[in-house]
Amino acid sequence: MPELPEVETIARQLRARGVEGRQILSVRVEWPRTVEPLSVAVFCKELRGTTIDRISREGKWMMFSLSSGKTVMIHLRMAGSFSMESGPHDRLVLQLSGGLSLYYRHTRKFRRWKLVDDPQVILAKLGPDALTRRFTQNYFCEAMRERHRMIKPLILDQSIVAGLGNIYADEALWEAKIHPERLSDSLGDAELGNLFKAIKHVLTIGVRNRGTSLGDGKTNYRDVEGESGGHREKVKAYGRGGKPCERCGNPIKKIVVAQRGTHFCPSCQTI
DNA sequence: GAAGACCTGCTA
DNA sequence: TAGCAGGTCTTC
Repeated sequence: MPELPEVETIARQLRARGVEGRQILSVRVEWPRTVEPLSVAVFCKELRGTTIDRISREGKWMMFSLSSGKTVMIHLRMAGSFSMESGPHDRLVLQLSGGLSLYYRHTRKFRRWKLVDDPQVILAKLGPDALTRRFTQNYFCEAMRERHRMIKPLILDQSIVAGLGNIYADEALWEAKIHPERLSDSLGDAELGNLFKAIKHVLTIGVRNRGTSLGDGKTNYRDVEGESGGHREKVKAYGRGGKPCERCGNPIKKIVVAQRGTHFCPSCQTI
């Protein structure tokens, strides 16, 4: 679920709720495999008594910089979320100073809380974050041209550009009118330029709308305030199989590309 | 590349 | 009841 805009929304809300600057009084791990690579006991001991100095984000990773010098790296995977109130599927709870509790929630138990000395060990494997200045059009075009792969799996590859997931990849390709199975080195300058701009655009709009949530079931994305994100009505391709393309009226088609459900307009996005 | 693993819960 | 889900990882 959470891609760059959802993680950014959650990070901003945690800051707004005043999580930065608070001390961690206690840690409760409800699903032990949430934590790695340390044992739960060591993990809790390392966190207890430290202060969360800063909350930041890079790609889909969220980082809590601790006063101990270590960093908690959190990846929300498919269904992770945070809340200030307890609820079903809480996997890890931080009791913070000032009477605040922070609940990490994940229906599917896809774990990922890492305590590291240096976040670069993980971040160095990522390409530039899609919404930073380090992600430039030149870099993007070069990266696409020097490979010979289908464009969709390539823009989902976090080692090339960090932040896109399945929803925003489909949205960016729809916006740039590029078929998801086009080979990366077959794309011209204009097409790559359009795709670059579309990636920045769909993610920026996603952040502005505080993320995307599809449907309204309990497993969908929720931000820290329990809201489902305002981007749902803005989605043009993802999850719209069979529905008319907003640009040309022909039905959006759903196919599978590199094992991921993929939605596109066969008449706007030609091979 | 592709397929399986990690998991639960919703939908068809 | 089977299939599918916003994401990585590992192993062919």
